[in-house]
Amino acid sequence: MNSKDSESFALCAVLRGPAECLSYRLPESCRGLNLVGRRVVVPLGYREAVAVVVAVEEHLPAHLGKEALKDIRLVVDEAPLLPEDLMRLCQWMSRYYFHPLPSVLEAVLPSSHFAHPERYYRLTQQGRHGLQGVGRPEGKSAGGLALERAFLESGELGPKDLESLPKGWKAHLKRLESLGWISRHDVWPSLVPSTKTQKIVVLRSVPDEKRIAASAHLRRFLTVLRDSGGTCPLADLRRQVPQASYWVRKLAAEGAIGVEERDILRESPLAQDLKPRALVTLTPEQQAAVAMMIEAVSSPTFKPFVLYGVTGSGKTEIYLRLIQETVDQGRTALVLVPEIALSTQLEAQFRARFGEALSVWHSGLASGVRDDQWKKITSGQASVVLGVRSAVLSPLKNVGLIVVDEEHDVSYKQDERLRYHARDVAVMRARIANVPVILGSATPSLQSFYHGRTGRYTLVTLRKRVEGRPLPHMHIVDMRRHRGPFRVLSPELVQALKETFQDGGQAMLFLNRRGFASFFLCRSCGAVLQCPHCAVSLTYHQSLERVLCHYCGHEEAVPGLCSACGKGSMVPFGFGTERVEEELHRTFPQVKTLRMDRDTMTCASKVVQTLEAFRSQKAHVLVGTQMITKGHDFPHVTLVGVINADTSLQISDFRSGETTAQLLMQVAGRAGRGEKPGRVVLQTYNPHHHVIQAAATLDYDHFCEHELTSRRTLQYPPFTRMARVLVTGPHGHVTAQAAAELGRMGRAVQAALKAKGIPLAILGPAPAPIQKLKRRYRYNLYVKAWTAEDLQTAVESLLEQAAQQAFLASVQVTVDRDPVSSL
DNA sequence: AGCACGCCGACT
DNA sequence: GTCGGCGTGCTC
Ligand SMILES: [Zn+2]
Ligand SMILES: [Zn+2]
Repeated sequence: MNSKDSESFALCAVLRGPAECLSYRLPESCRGLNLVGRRVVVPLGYREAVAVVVAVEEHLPAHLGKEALKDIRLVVDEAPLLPEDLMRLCQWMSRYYFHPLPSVLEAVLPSSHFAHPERYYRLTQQGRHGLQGVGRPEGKSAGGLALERAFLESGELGPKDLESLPKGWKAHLKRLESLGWISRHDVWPSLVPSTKTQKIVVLRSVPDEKRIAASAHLRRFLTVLRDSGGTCPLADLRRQVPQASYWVRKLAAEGAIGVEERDILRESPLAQDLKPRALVTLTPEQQAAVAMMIEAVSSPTFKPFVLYGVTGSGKTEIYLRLIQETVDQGRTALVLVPEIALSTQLEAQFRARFGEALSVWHSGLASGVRDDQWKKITSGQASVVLGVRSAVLSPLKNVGLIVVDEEHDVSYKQDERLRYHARDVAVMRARIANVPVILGSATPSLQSFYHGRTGRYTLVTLRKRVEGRPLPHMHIVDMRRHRGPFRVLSPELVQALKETFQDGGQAMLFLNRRGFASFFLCRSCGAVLQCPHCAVSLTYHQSLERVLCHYCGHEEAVPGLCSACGKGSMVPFGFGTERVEEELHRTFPQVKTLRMDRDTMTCASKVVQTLEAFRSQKAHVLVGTQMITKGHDFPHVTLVGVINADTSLQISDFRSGETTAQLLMQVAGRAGRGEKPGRVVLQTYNPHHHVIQAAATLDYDHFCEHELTSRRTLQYPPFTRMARVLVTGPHGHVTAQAAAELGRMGRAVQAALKAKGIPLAILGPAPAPIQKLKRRYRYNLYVKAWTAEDLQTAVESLLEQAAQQAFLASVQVTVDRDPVSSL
């Protein structure tokens, strides 16, 4: 074998590049290095790009000749940026969710790790002669002339210089480049995020007694320094000690203290100041639950648990014990929560338990904090990661346990780009790492409930509330009997509120619609005011005195006359949280209210503030959307009102029963204080609907059994596997035709698989429930199979055929596997 | 994704 | 003739 044969090639996922992985030659210097999981800079067409090495192979793919290969230009990382099991997870996601690997990696890496290069143009020798020689002012735009002048002046121009030129420079730049008068240079920004440093004062020796006695400031200086263990950030000293700068200079010169520059890791600011609850001893039931799971944690193997425990049954404490065991054994733990801003109590408990070893990860992190937390995780300084959906992709090494809290929560599903479900990805990550995974919920997803029942997952049940709190009383209010403002707050609910206030209790009112009125209707012709970009009605927001689209953000002035007929006046219909709050003020003028929805909660800290304010009884009522149903416990809430229990039931989706039941039971879990049972008032127009009835009995098991029976009859998940193929395009008829074509292909695939004995069902295509969104028309096609592998085969062959059909290039085809929403 | 190339209508 | 917008095809 000669030396040429021993060459090896790197298969690279090029970021901000094509969907397929490309092969590159390894430069001499990289022989023998394990490049997998590291970033490299590679040439790509006329430019350079950052790529992640996916594999190093001895043999080229058959379709490529050696001559076709280019060299890797630069190896960016000294060690793998992504641990091996995370690379495998990414590859699994790419295949499972039918999404290009480079794009999956873009979701994993903080964007600072694949920043855009800056493009500079330099005047060449030839160019200088050219520009000085011929002055042809005629036929050149202002931009072109300015460009030439700028080049003659400075010789090199960057993005900022170019942007400041008047219009017309772009085309001229191209021309100068093709003439060879200027040359292009791409400059990469630092692909390793910079660290923030802090000056730290370190106490080396104590100055003599006399001087200490002589200066109060020095005494204070030394006290503060000693209190913080002999090392203290300079900034803190400056804040706490007068004349600190003088004493730092003086003592440093004498060698009594040292001033050191240290790297600091910026942290999430949310729950830093919250007091955690005291440690509790486990109830016998909790102990039993820990006992069931501890073995899989101590000597890790892949084992999924469903921790099914009613609200207040103390799941958190169980997580903490098992995580502690994991950390004690030198492994790391990954904990997922639906929304970190709603989990500050949990965060405070974790912070108290794990201190510096905790890394908090959520979407609201500033980029600097995000980079630092990434570094904290990759460098092994974090042994516990607590975060939202995307934290399932955090680069933890040596994972020993994964916890998904409130696993039924739909916020684990990402409904754009890479459409993954963090719970399912967590289970796969656990499988790859061969460690246990705990799915915790008071209302497990039907899927997990089912797996728990069949034994595929181990079911661990907590039936008792820790403080022995009784279940709330449930009242169903038949709203069909009420009119006018009583359709917002029924007399029954008003009465319950009155009694609650008299008892000094607090109430929560839940309505999953924000704004004041849901839509505007023309009194004369019946037209509904719609968003110009989407097929949805515009919502009236009183505080803004505007109507807005909740899907694309479009807003406009409140309509006067109908634009359809030109004569009718537009009147508001339906109501949202804003109206509920107003009705509340009208009925109870003295009562203080807080409102929590996307309109009032503009940032994460507002959420934390509002929740704290309500917990400390600064208001009597909390009105809100989805947000108020999650996580929190409010010890003084004795009444929960569900303003419209039907809203999520109306969505025509096989999952609507499940999500409604979960929602109602989660809300119900908020009510109750001490031994006093809480009250829950469900306002509904379908008082006899089985989901409402099930919620009223608070028997989730029974609901699930019922629901599973009907899913089995209708052959819906978890008995089958589904993928939604979403076709979108800017033109209605083209999109419709493309969807129809895709439907025909789907049926061809169905026929082909049937011949192999593989059953498949194709449903649709049909216009999506929201037919137009952000100026794009939308159609759904559903592919149903009886096993995950059959679904894989079917969708793969469908996509393969679609890629060959040129006509389908004019639309966008995305696959949403295990869809949660049909919108 | 980002880039080049080619084609076309709008504008000096 | 010049400029920019858009559709098409390619990147190891
Ligand atoms: Zn009208
Ligand atoms: Zn819209």
